[in-house]
Amino acid sequence: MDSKDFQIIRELQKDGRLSNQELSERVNLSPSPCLRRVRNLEKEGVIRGYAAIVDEPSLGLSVTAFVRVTLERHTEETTREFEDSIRRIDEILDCYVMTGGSDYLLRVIAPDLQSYERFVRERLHKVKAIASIDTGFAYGVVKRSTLLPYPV
Amino acid sequence: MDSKDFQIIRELQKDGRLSNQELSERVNLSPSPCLRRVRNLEKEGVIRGYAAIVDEPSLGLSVTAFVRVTLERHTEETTREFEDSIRRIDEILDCYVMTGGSDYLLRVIAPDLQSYERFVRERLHKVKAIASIDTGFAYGVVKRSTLLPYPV
DNA sequence: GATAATATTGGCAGAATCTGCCAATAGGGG
DNA sequence: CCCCTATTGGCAGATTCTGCCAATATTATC
Repeated sequence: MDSKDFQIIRELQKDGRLSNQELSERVNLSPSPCLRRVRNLEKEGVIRGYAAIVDEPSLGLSVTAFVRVTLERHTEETTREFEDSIRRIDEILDCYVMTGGSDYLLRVIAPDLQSYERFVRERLHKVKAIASIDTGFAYGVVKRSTLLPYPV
Repeated sequence: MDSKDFQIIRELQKDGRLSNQELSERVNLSPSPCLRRVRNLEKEGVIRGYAAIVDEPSLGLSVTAFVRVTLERHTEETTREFEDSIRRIDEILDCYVMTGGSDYLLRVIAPDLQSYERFVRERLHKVKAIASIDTGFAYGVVKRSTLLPYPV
């Protein structure tokens, strides 16, 4: 992976629907090697996919919550079961394993506070082995970027 | 916005590079009305853009940190200044305003712990009006989804 | 329930883009 | 300096895009 690849990655992070033609001009290549590089980055898993970035409020999703979860036990099986459950719940968009007592941090999206309450009662509390949850709500977004730092 | 629009949004969240042809087949439309709907969703700001999803470790970015920030003062000017600074720092990918004492939650990406330390000392601590910061590291990813819930 | 007004659709065609192949070029090692 | 390998640019057939128009579906009004 050389600097051309980084440039390509950078441009596609900024606009994932760039035509190969336009992309090739921006990184100073002709279309065919450019396309070959893109395909390669996809094949190698450097580019994991492409997604439309959607405005949540426009879809009536105005609540973003961050939820800290701690587990009762940390056996391999409990953990696996917990993580499988998380992956199956659509309202949970992201889930990270955090340092400090094997917690998880979830990012959850819901239409409103009421729906979020229901999500916690009907979905999250049904997940086995959860010891405690602690919700914080986001009531504003300052920044959301898809452009990773450093490799210029 | 009707159910066809929701379907389109759904498909483009799953694959942002879908050709209009393929997309139109998936949502049972012919290409031209399909494209018109997509353009409209873009114009209305429902679709805010498209992005390549990149594997961070492949770019040598293996540290994800969540940082809680509290401000010393909460005047309009302090807040604005703080938020502007945040937006200018590349390592900070996301920044949410959180409930409970006007905190912020940042998601930060760095190559390693050392770089993260340097980021905190050289960048974050230079931002005015920060009273305290509290970092939690993600050492695993269970789930990351670009597909918003509900509107089936 | 019929009719008119409006919005949305499907098809078409010229323009643009994609994409696999091949010869030419650039870069590295002996 | 030459050879070997990797990468590039150009080409061409196939595909896709995209704006326009007539046809169809939807909605409002009476």
